Amino acid sequence: MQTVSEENYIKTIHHLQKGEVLVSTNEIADKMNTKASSVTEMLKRLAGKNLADYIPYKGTKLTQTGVDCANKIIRKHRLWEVFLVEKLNFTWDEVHEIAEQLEHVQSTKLIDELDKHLGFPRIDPHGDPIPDKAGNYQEVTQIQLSKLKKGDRGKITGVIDTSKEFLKYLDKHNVGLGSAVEIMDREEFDQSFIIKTELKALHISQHIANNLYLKTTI
Amino acid sequence: MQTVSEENYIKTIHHLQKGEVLVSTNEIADKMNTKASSVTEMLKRLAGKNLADYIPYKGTKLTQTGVDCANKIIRKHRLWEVFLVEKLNFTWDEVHEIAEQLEHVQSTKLIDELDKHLGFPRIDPHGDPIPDKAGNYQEVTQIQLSKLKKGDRGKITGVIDTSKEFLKYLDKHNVGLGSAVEIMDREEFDQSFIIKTELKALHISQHIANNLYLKTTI
DNA sequence: AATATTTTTTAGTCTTACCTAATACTATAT
DNA sequence: ATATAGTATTAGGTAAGACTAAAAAATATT
Ligand SMILES: [Mn+2]
Ligand SMILES: [Mn+2]
Ligand SMILES: [Mn+2]
Ligand SMILES: [Mn+2]
Repeated sequence: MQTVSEENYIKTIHHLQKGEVLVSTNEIADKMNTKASSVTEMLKRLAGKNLADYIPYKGTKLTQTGVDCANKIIRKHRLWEVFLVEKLNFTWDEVHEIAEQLEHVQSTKLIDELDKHLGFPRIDPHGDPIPDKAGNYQEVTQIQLSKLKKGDRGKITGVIDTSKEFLKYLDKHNVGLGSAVEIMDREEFDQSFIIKTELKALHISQHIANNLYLKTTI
Repeated sequence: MQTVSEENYIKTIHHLQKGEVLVSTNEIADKMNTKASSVTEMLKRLAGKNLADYIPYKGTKLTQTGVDCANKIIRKHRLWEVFLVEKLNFTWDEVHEIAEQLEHVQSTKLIDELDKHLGFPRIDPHGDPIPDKAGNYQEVTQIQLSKLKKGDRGKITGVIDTSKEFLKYLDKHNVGLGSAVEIMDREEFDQSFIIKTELKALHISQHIANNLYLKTTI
């Protein structure tokens, strides 16, 4: 059994892990708004519990047990987010903080019954896939808006940044999951885009383009 | 804002408080399966935060702020219990432990929306009243079965002990909230009772009679 | 009133999880 | 090859929340 703090570290390491490259101490510290020395300590603890492999001065990587644990937490987090939006009238920008707390509640039956109650959803309110009971999920084939060229079209399938500010910005411009968009122009000098949404043309910065996932349509 | 541990102490003190009498350190320690020395320390902390009045060697009592806090936690605990039974197919003996965790999730909107989602229930699966948004609730006029005399009748409205073991015992004999019972006989030498339930006659110990609440019918 | 028992507090440790400051290691640039 | 910058670890603290053992206060008993 892991503490809440251990679970939060595991989740962060999992999110930072790309392929086989080790995750660095500073990356974790930055993401968690904590200090590198605190991270070092926790990495030793996680390694001691066989949840992570930790090579001093090199970095860390979750073990299989660690990955399984991360998937369980992510499953809980995302199912609770669906619950909040579908059953309790929350908007997609309000659910993250509460799910951060609910994801640590321990009960397998609770989460499996919740899954059933929600009709076994496969994506959360931000377009992220929900692992099933066994920890499996299909990676959605989506692409960052910033990778597209003039004339490309698609539907928004997810967001990377799930902060209140970003989601409220999207709401303000009537852009959300499922919105159809077309790349009208791309400013090379600042990597910004002009996109056509259902209602209007919208000028979006590189930062925003990086945080939107689309599935392209031909 | 209180820590989870502080909240658990507040809830315990509230449950032990009868009238104006101070709650003793040992009572709290017993109820929480902790040591008296740990309780003393926490009482100082709670007093420092103005959640309890603490008189060394005499005992403690929640302040009004403490009582309000207790009612909020109890409201959350009981609403989650209703949710688990009504929406997620849990039985009344399974919900307590999970509600012990869920009661600490912080979000006023969450709990008010949950209340609405459940149709503003006034009692939880064990017959205990649920405080409303303002912290008010009607005390149910109920009496312990052990206080009744031969010939009295009533309906079960609540249980005091909410342990798995006790609730499963009741289930086994088809006794639950709303069950009609009649006192057939009372053994003075061991304070046990023979009661008539919907299905059969049942011999119950003093301990069980103490843990059942009834509303009598004429 | 004096003694014994029970209750409660204090003193001293431990673990988790954080911090700052100092040190050590790695990578880069001269 | 050495100095330097950047990254990571160690050393030493703090606070919450638990514990055991010892001391003190409140009750109960003779
Ligand atoms: Mn979290
Ligand atoms: Mn999400
Ligand atoms: Mn609790
Ligand atoms: Mn209950």
